[in-house]
Amino acid sequence: MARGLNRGGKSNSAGRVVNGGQSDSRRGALRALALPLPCAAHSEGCMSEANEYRLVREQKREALKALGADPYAVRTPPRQTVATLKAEFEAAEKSAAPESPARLAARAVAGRVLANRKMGKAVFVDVYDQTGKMQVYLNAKAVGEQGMKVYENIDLGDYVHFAGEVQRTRTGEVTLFAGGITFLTKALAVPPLPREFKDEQGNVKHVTAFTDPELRYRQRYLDLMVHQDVRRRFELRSHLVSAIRAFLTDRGYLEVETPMLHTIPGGARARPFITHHNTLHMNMYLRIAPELYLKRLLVGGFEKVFEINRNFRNEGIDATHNPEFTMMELYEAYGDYHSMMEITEGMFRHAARVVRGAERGVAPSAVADSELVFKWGEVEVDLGKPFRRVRYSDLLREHAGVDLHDVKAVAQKARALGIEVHEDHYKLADQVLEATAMGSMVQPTFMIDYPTPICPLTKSKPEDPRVAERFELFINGVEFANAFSELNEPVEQLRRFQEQVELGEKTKDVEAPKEVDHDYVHALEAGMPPAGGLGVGIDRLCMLLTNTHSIRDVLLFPHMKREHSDARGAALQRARMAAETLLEELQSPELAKAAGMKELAAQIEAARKQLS
RNA sequence: GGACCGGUAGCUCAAUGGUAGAGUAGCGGCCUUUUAAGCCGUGGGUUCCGGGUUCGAGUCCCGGCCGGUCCA
Repeated sequence: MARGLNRGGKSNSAGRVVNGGQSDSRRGALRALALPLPCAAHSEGCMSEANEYRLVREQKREALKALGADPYAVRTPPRQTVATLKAEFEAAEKSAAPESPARLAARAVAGRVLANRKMGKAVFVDVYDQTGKMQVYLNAKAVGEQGMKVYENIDLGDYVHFAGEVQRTRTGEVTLFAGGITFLTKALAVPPLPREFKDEQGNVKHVTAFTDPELRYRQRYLDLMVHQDVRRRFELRSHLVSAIRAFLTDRGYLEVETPMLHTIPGGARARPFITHHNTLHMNMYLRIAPELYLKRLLVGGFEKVFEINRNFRNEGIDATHNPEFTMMELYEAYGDYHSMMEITEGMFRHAARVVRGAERGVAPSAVADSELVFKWGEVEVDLGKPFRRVRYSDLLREHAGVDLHDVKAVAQKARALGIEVHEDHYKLADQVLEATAMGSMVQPTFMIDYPTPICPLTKSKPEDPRVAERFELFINGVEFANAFSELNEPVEQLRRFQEQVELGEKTKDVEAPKEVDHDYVHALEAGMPPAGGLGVGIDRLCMLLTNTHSIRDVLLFPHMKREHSDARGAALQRARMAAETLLEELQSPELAKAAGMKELAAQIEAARKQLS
């Protein structure tokens, strides 16, 4: 029996698992059960292993069935949440006479059992639902022999429903004294266990028994299960997104959804993910930005639109970058970068107020501007005060000592900083700025008036065409928002697109656009009103407001590499897929009947077979 | 991409190159108001993977995988 139970067919004997050498009734029962190779199904690719824990739980699952208790119940009897019950009980206590302690009859809770304290024939279990923890008291007298048998087959992690009455125990904890048990769900995997204990000062502390960051990201369900603070952080993220949505809809912005699948990636400088549409026989790209679609909507007559959704960028992964991330973009007809600064500041302050209000359990409107100081690592960020505004060229002069438009001086400074000097002057100036001035922007700072050549979608300033009406918002040196007076001049836009493509080809820049979006230019030809546009990184805003320092801490399921990757195997698979794609292309209506295609297809088919 | 750190029982962690351990969780026993319950007994290991050095490797060397931190 045991051989099949062990992953990979290794011969850990049955004795290893249940100690076959010694005999007592339970071990005998385990052996006698001759479990039907539960892990045969798990021998490949499944994380579940046939270990002692799992065997015990499977045995209890069978025991529950034998008792007539469904280990995976379909329906849950009526219940109250832990929070409601506790509130209700405390209210009842206030009105109760001192000589007769409060009690609530005919109540029930359902949740996950995460602690089990046996005290002779009395038992205390801790049941957790989304709102909190309820202690449940059990004894045979109250739940009966059958009830105790069900109880004996509860493991930590199982879901159980307890009905009974709420009272305080001798030690003062609000407790449900169970009169009935309904088993709901058996957990076959052992959960990591949450721990709480009182320190010397008597404060309740949570001990994190599940600390490996890798496991917490990969198995977020377990992280959430045992870490209340992590659950709270994601609740806060959800509130934050709702708050931004409400902030905008209150101001007349229409929430829209534009395509995730683009035929021409655009609106940002980034490498896209490439995918393929089978029946259309064409490549598509996961969007790197929604910008060009949202601005088409301004052409269509919507005057205020926004979208909160995912962008995908095929770039490196680190503490601040995930391949997919959430961006809020908004566009406003008749606006410009000044109105965008106003709305950005208002939105950040509103978001901060919502988070602070949630922390303190008060309405956002009750939070004063002076209370909007957020600790973010080493620094304290004040979102209550007006944001500083500083010109790009002034920052460069102040921190690098060079004039933005002075080609020689910028190159010289770049060299001094160890930056590789290249022909693209304004890009070089940008690199110099990044190397020198970022650290100066700790408190919220709008860096305004960028050099036009690095702003292909931005209107130039009327009084100085070398400078564009763009700003980025920095906090502690990190970019949070990017906005501009939108370029709406079709001929100029076309010229800039073409220039970008040409320069990209020349410099072999993988981030540069490969193709001009002529339809977007055509939209501008139809006339787009003067407009302001803004993008805000939602993940970063969450990091700031929850005092976290890795994007992975604000993403429920951050991207992780596969645990056991095989570089050679993966390359082989890619090659096979490429061959399959080629074959498919050769069978497309456009190529199928062309001369020599059949022979070519046969050769590729042979190659494909060789690869597998 | 570079540097550094890490991967050992379900979980948290030990272990001079020399029998892989502890706490907790599990299992069995005692205990009818405990709460990190307690007491007694007991099982549990692909030391991330693959090589090498060695009489002997969790430990040293090489390569790989995965992650973390800092830098670019």
